[in-house]
Amino acid sequence: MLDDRKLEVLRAIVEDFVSTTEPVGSKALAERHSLGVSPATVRNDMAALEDEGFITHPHTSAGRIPTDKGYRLFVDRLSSVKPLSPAERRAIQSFLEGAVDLDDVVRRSVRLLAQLTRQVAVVQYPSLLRSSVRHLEIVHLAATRLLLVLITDTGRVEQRVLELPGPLSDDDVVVLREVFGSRLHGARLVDAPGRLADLPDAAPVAIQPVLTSVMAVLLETLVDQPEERIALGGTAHLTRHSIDFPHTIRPVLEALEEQVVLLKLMGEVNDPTTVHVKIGEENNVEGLRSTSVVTVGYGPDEGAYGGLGVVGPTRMDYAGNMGQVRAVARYVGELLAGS
Amino acid sequence: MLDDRKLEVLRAIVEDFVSTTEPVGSKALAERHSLGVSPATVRNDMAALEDEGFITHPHTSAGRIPTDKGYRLFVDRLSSVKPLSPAERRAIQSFLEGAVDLDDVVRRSVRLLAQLTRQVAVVQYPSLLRSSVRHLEIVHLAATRLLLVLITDTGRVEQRVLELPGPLSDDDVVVLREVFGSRLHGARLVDAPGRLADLPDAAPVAIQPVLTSVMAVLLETLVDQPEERIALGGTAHLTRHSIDFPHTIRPVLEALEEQVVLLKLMGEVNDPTTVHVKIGEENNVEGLRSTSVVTVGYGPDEGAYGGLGVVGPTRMDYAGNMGQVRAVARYVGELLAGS
DNA sequence: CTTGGCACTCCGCTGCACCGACTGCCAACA
DNA sequence: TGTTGGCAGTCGGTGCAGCGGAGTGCCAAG
Repeated sequence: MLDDRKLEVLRAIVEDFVSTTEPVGSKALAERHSLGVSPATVRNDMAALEDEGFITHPHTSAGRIPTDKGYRLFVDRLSSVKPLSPAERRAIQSFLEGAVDLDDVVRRSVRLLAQLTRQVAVVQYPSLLRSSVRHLEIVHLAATRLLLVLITDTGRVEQRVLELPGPLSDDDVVVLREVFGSRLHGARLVDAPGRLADLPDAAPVAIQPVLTSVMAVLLETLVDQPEERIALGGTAHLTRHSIDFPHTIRPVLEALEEQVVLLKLMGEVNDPTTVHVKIGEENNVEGLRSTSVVTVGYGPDEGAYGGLGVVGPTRMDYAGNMGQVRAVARYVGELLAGS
Repeated sequence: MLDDRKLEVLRAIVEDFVSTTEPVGSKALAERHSLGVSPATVRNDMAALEDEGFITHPHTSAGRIPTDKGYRLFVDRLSSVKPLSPAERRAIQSFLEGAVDLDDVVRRSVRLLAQLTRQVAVVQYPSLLRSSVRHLEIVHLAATRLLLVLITDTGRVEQRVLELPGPLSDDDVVVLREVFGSRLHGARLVDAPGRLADLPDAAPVAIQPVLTSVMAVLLETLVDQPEERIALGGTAHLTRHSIDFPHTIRPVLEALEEQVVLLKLMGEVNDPTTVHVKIGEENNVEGLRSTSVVTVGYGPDEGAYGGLGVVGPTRMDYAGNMGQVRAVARYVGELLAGS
C-alpha cells in the first residue's frame, strides 16, 4: 500500500512544508528532491497518501500539507532525533553554568530552550515527591507561631507558617527539630509518611499536640498536595508565522497560562530517556489542538525529577526540536544531580 | 484656547473610543453625549483639538481617535480613579485569601489582576533590600559545604550553596549560626553591611576565614546583587482587539519576556500611594511604545515592598484599571504585612 | 459663536476578469 | 503494472472599477 517511494514523498512534503511554510506541489517536489520520477508519478503517490489521510490540501489549486496523521508517521518512522551542533552544545553549557540556585537554573533553562528551538519552552521544577529531604528547619517565630522550611536535594525550598493551639517554649522547638530532623533527613518525600507514622506515640506527652499539627502540615504540603511549579517562556515565538495559527494565538496563550494544563503536559513523562511527542489533535487540551508538544523527563537514570519541553505549531522541526529538548534535559539533570 | 466644552469633547472621544474600539465621528458624539450643541460645533472643536495634537484621524473619512497626548490630558485632568464595585472587592478578597506562601500570593495576585483588568498583569516580588531578616539558617551539608538560607519578613526565601576552603566542625557551624543570627535577626537588609562590618575582628580566630567567605556570599547575594523576581500573566488579553496592535503583538510579547524590561517598569514606583501611568511613546522601552502601563507600589506606608501593575493598549480604561491596580496593591500590601 | 447645508474625500466592499499554480484524469508507453 | 506527458478543469489571489457610506471642512446665515 505504502511503498518506499510514497514514504519518501511524504518525508519530502513534511520537510518542505516545515521549512517553507507553503503547501508543496508535485512539480516543485520532484525538482527539489531527487526522487528520480516525474511530477505525474508524484501526483499519483500524493493521491494515494491523501486517500490514506496522511496529507491534505487546503483547496483544489493548492499544494499538499501534512495532516496530524502524516506528521505522526513522519516522527515515528521517517525521522531520527537530530544530534546537536557543536555551537548548540556550547550554547547550552555557557547558558547554564553559573546558575546560583534552582530558580536560576529553571529560568535559564526556559530561556535557553526557547532560544534553541524557537518555540515556547516549558520547564517543570523538580517534583517534590521525587526529591528527598536535605534539611528541615523549624523556626520559632512567636509563642504560638512556627515557620517550617523544607529544603530538598534538588534545591527546592518550601515554607509554611503554622499557628499553634497553645504557646511553646524554645526547648520544645529544639526537641521538635531534633525529632523531625533525625527521621526525615535524607528521606525521599514519598517515604515521609512511613517514617513519621509512629511519631505521636514515641514523643514526650507534653509536645504531642504540637507535634501532631506540625506533622499534619508537613504531610499535607509535601505529600498530599505537593506544590508543583512550572516556568514558561518564549511565547513570542507563537507569532512567527501567521500560517501556523491563522485566526489567533489566543486559545494557545490561554491554555499555556493554565498551570493545570502545563502540569498535564508534563505529567506523562516518567523516564528521562524517551522523548514524547504529541501532535495536534492528539493533545487532549482544548486550545492546544493546533500545536505539537515535545516533552522529556530530566533527572537521574532511575526516574525523572520532572519534565521539560516545547510547544509549537504542528509544522515544527520535529527532529531538531526533539534533539534540543533531550539535550537540555540531560544538562539540567546533571546540573541538579551534582548540586 | 481649550475651553471646558472642548475638554468635554475630548473626554467623550476617549470614552467612546475606549469602549467601542472605533474612531468616533462628530455626529455620533453629539448624539450619544448630551453636549447641547450640534455636530457642526463638535466638528469645530475637534479641529481645534486636532490642531493642538490631542486627537487625530487615521484617514480623511474616518472619525477621531485620541493621541498619546490626548490620553495624557484625559488621565491627568479629565478622569478620576474609579472605585471598585462590591463584586470586585469580593473577588479580590476571596481570590487572595487562602494563599499559603509568598509564591502563592504573587501567583494569585497576577491572576486576579489580569482577570479584573483584562490586561497583562505584572507583580514584582517584595524587594530584598526593603525587607528585613526573619531568619537566617546555616546548614552543614558536608565538611566543606554550607547552605545558607535567608528568610525575610515578606516571605522570600533565598538560598546559596557555599564551598569552603577547608573543613569545618559542627561546633564551628553552631558558632557561625549564633554570630550571624544575633547580628542580623530583625535587621533590614540594607543595614546588613553595617551590622556585620566589625565581624571579622570580633570573632574567634579559628573561624575567621570561613566567616569572611560566608559574609562575602551573604552581602553579595543580598545587598550587592539582590535577586529581583517578577511574575507575569494574562498575556492572552493582548489578542483581544486587533485594532490595538494592528500588525502583531510580537514586540510586546518579546519586551514582556525580558526580566530587565519588567524591572524597569516596576523600578519607578517608590511609594504605595500614587498610581503611575505611562502612555504609549512615554515608555522608554522599545516594543512597549504602543502600550500603556499602569503601576503602583504595595507595602507599608513608609515605602513600597515592590510594584505591581498592568500593561495594555493605549486604548484602555484608565480610570477603571487605575482603581483595580490600586485596590489589588492595597490588599497585597496588607496580606504581606500581616504574615 | 453656533448652526445647517453641501461638496469633497477616502475607505471598504463587491463584482469581474485574468493569471498562475496545481490537480485529476487519460491515453500512450516500457 | 507502473510511469509518463499532456490537457482540461478548479480555485485562490490580484488588480481594477464602481459605488455607498461615514465623516470632514468650509461657508454663509442666524
